[in-house]
Amino acid sequence: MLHVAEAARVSVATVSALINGTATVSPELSQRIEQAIRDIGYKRNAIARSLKMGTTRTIGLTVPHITNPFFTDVVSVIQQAFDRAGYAVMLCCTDEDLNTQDDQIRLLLDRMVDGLIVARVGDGAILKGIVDDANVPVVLLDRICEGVDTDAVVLDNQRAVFDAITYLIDLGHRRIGYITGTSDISPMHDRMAGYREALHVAGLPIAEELIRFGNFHEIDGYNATMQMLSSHDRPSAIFSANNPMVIGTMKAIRDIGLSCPEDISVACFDDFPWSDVFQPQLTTVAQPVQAIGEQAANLLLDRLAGNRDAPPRKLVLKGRLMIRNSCRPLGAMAQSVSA
Amino acid sequence: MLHVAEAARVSVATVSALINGTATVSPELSQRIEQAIRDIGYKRNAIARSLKMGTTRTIGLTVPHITNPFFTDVVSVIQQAFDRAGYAVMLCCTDEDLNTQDDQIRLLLDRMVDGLIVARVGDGAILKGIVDDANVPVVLLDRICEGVDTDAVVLDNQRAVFDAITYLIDLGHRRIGYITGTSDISPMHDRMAGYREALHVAGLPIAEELIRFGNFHEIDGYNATMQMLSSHDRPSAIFSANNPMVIGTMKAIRDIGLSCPEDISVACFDDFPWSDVFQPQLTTVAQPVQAIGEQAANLLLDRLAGNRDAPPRKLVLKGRLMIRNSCRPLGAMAQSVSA
DNA sequence: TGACACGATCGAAACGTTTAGATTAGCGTT
DNA sequence: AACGCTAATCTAAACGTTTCGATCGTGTCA
Repeated sequence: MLHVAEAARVSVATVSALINGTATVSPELSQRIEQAIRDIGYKRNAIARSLKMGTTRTIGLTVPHITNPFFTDVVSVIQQAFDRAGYAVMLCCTDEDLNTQDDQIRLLLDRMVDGLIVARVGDGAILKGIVDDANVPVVLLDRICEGVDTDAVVLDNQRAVFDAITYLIDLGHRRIGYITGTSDISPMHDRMAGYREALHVAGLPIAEELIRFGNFHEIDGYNATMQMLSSHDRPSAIFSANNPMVIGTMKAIRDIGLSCPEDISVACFDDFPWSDVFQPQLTTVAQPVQAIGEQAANLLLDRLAGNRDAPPRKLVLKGRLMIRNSCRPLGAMAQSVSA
Repeated sequence: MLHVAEAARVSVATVSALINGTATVSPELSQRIEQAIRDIGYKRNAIARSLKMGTTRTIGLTVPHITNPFFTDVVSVIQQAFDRAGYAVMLCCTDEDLNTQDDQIRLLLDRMVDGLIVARVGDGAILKGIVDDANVPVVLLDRICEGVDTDAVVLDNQRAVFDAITYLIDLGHRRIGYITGTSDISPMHDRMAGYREALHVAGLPIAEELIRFGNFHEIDGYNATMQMLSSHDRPSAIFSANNPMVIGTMKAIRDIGLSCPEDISVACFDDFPWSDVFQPQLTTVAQPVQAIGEQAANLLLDRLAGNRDAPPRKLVLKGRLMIRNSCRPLGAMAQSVSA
């Protein structure tokens, strides 16, 4: 900018005024300045600007896995929203690891992001500390956090799983396996509650050996399914509370020589873009990814626009059961259907 | 830092020296300073640091679509690599749009990223201009760019498609539909060349009506497939040169009442994590996503480490044909197989 | 004609670091 | 005792912006 000012024979203040439109500058000088900018190929240094202005027009976004289609979609929507608003997005994948998450959030805060969208991992205590310290607005995504009073957008997980399990029960299933991630994060906790509630409402016992915990990865779903299917009294249906894990479930079913839905019914959380093209077409709980991403972005953009003091807002969206052909009717139901 | 210096009754220079270890500071002062840092909860301002140092320890990464599993995987690998190296990653999705891409690259350069990894879109001319202007190292990913002399990591696309088409020909297919993205980017161009070469080597004619262009999206694959299958002389196999478009192909096959592989064989570029679980199990050309991501990251990290003047390096990796059950033998082949 | 307001422009401080070079203190040598 | 050397510390400039308040013409009005 100094060079531009010199070339145009004006002060840097005038150049700044013209660029930002913060003061009127005469047509004559305007032209000289614009010419100089073109000649020199001047680009405003956003770092210096950030330092002075105290704002970077950059937000941080952390998700556990970017390869999980649910997060992929949400990230994509969020990215578009901030792009439109002239913000850059720094993306971090925490890989479901608490320490990684802490490091990355600190990294983001060091870089003075103006705001944060966090699909958190593990225990919320450290996150709470970080959030309290940093005085940037934070929006929790997908996973809320006890004791952290901030904006959030989540799904009604309990209801969604309740509906799915009830659907399986209505089909005649009595022994329904349930594969979940570690329950220290809210969605896993709530989904489990939905499972238990559905069985309870239907008057069915809860068999603890049918509930398996994994760490969100395909291999975890594989192992859990293997264990369940190897037992003498195997379930007739399996619900996987997480998207990558259901791939593991399907592989285990294949490897053990069974098939879906003939031998075992499968349903899972999170929809796939290709669910209705390949066989079996998985019955899933679809999350409104577009809405989730947009709402999260809007909540944060609203704070960034200056609305700092409004009380925390928590948006709860509804999932939708996408019934396809991966679950078959059993017993009486099966007869009435085939009759 | 000023506050810390005051609280510890030292100068800011000493605080800086201690934090960065750039000079020895006595145990006594060290302790006072560390205490003050803790008391005040001081965090170094990375923006001010960047301004002074001329480096942000942040890189920019642009991809056409983050929802395409190929890019998802590569992004994930790259992110991990830079995370380990202490860099942040700014991710942008250009949505296959040239203007968006230009805007985003400019946005990244404005923010003084230290380097850039670009899976480019459209014509390379503007990109070339931008890259020449900005004096940051650039690594091209997946798509090279005529006239832009910079590091790159790409697949041997021609060979990969040649192998896939030759496989179809060996199965007895003679009319093989080919669905591709716009051929102004190198992979699409090279893949097309592989298609033509395979037909040529086999002595088969090239039927231009069997070659369809789309814009990389599912809907484009759908439309292209619909057109091909509605013709009186439809192909017996279809190869889709892009991952999302093959979903459209499968949907079209379903909607038109045909099935794969019985009525029509399908193969495509890019592997899916779930390809061998659902039916039909797609035969695909798998890219070594891990290697691609790592190599791209390494090339850039090497430049960032100071190796600026080395000549541009271009890495060409090999694809791998993953043969599954979505393509069936035809004619004589089919008889010999069933015999 | 003098006072005044107003619009255009500029000078300089500030944002929070890093760092070159100056200063100081302590210590061994001659 | 004077000197030089080293280690520890400090002062102040610099990075490239924004912005407050000052300055300077110029035209308007009493």
